[in-house]
Amino acid sequence: MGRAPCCEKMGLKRGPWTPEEDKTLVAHIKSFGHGNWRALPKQAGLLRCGKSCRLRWINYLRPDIKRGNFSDVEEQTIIQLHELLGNRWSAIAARLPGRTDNEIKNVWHTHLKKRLDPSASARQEHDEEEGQQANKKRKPAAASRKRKPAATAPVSSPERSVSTSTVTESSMAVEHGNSGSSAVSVKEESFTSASEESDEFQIDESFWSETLSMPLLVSGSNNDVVASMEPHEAFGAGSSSVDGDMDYWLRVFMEGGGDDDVALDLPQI
DNA sequence: AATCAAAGCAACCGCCATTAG
DNA sequence: ACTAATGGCGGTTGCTTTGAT
Repeated sequence: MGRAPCCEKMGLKRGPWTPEEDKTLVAHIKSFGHGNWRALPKQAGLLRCGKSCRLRWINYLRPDIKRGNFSDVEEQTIIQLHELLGNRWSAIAARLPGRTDNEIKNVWHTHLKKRLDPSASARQEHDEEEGQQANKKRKPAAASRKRKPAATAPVSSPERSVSTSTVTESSMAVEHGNSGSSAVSVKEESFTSASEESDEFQIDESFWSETLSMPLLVSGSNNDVVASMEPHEAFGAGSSSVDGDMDYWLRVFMEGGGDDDVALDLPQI
């Protein structure tokens, strides 16, 4: 019987979002939340499918998104988490406040993968060249061309009042929580992170340094220990489920730091 | 100044898991 | 218990920007 398509393609707009669309979406979610993505575009008067709206919100319009270049510490975090979790970008993103799975995925594929294993990426490119000659994109392994950061905002970039790396625990919990389906909570909390609340969670270099150092202190060694562990090695033999493994590592993160404040401020999963 | 290849990133696609009826 | 609807995720595509020539 096959499931219905995500949205009827007829008449629905695709491609880059315009500032007007962004404004409409933000205003609608601000007022009504996003309890039902499928119904949202119709209610908001957007000619988009719900999936597109959701993606735009999650990856770009959410007020707690942290934009701009990834710091070295963040990149190291991604590398280590990737060692542990593999391509589970959403799980990795859950541990990087303000970063989206899409963004992390992009960073991984454009920077980190090559950096970690240039020879492998070169091999892959070779394979790809043989496999799909039509592909127009070629990337020399040694290439290290850096694009100018974020000054080049996309056409559809909204004006972002929240460019700081501040985020509230509550909003992060909502956005990354597994239980989902809390439109009301989202409605109430999503936009508070941008406001001037006193208990905002300030993320800076020291936070990342402390966070990263936590499991390493526990393991009694340096970053390489964790980073070099195979997932099956890192995960305890007793824990069979992936979630249990993730919980384990989160616990290590939490317990590893002597600073309670930092531990408490870690994003909820 | 013009052209072209590569990098970067937003957005789409298709599948799977979960939930509601 | 079954089916359809919905949400969410990872993989991939393709457009825009950038830097080299």
